[in-house]
Amino acid sequence: MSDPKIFHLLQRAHSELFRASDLALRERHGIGTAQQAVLFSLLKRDGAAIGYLAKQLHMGKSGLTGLVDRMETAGLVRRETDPNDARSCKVFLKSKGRDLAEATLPTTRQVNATLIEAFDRGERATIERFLNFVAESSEAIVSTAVASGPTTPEFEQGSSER
Amino acid sequence: MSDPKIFHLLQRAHSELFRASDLALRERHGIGTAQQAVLFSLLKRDGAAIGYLAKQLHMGKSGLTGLVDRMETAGLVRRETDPNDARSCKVFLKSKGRDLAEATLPTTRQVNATLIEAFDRGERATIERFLNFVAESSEAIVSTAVASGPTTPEFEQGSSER
DNA sequence: TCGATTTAGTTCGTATACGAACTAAATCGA
DNA sequence: TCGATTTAGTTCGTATACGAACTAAATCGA
Repeated sequence: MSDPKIFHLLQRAHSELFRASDLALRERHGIGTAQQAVLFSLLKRDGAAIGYLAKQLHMGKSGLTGLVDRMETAGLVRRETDPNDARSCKVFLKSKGRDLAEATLPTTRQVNATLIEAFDRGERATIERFLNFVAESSEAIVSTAVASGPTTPEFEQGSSER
Repeated sequence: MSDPKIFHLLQRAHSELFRASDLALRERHGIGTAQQAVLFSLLKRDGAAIGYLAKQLHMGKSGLTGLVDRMETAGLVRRETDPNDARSCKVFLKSKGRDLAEATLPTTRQVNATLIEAFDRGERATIERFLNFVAESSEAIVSTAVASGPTTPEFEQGSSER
């Protein structure tokens, strides 16, 4: 408790918000925030390729595969091979998926709005700047910290047992 | 991009930071941030019960079961039935786990420090206040938003197919 | 033109985390 | 005291997400 531990605060804020959102979404609509995020991406660009979605959502393509699989099974989207490039497959909203995206959008917007309404313009700017900074700098910061690490760069296994 | 979407910013900041940390930790020490968090908790209170750890880490007990299973297999900790209550089991650090916790602590501290060093005292206070607010209010905010939701409280399934 | 390289997605194995249902032990109460 | 209730963890099924390895298609280049 002595030091603030941004790491832990961020983890906690994220997990509480996503737990609550996932729970509410799943209960009402049978999807989680991950699938909702895919739907929102498709609302902006229907027929986006897996790779494009992966970039938009900042996750690996292999994660998208399973996500889209489940969404296809649930009848929310369909895959279609790109006629110009048979390696690529595009993902299209089915009407059920579009309805779900549009139906959940207002609630998500309201949650977003409520989360920051207690903070004034300047505070919001700070918060956004911080979150963007973390997103963009984490990799470099972790690498640097590890490199300049505990002065003993190579201890693979610890000591004995028990 | 028109609205800031705190939800998305938070998701992104969290996932980038945890991806980087997990990767670095796993590569060097074979554990992820989740197991590291358990080790840190045990450093403060060795022999903590599963339920206590779950509370500290803000997660369900069922999540802890698997986490501790893997850590036990890896030789980091051991379970011991509470002699005063046979339902409860306490988790103790083994020396390998303690070494790992102590070895990774400085790097984690440095990452934490670097993440906020570009922000002044007032900004840090704002950021911390925001993250704590999200952690504590998410459940209520999501519930309220869902309740006052899209004026159509009951549409379980969307419309047709394709 | 045709083999080498690059690119798009998928498969596989693993870790994480949830809630519901369950087991076993402790405690409560008439 | 002994059945009902509560509590601590585990099991189970599911969703999410990663990276490495892989497949198949497109493109590059001598």
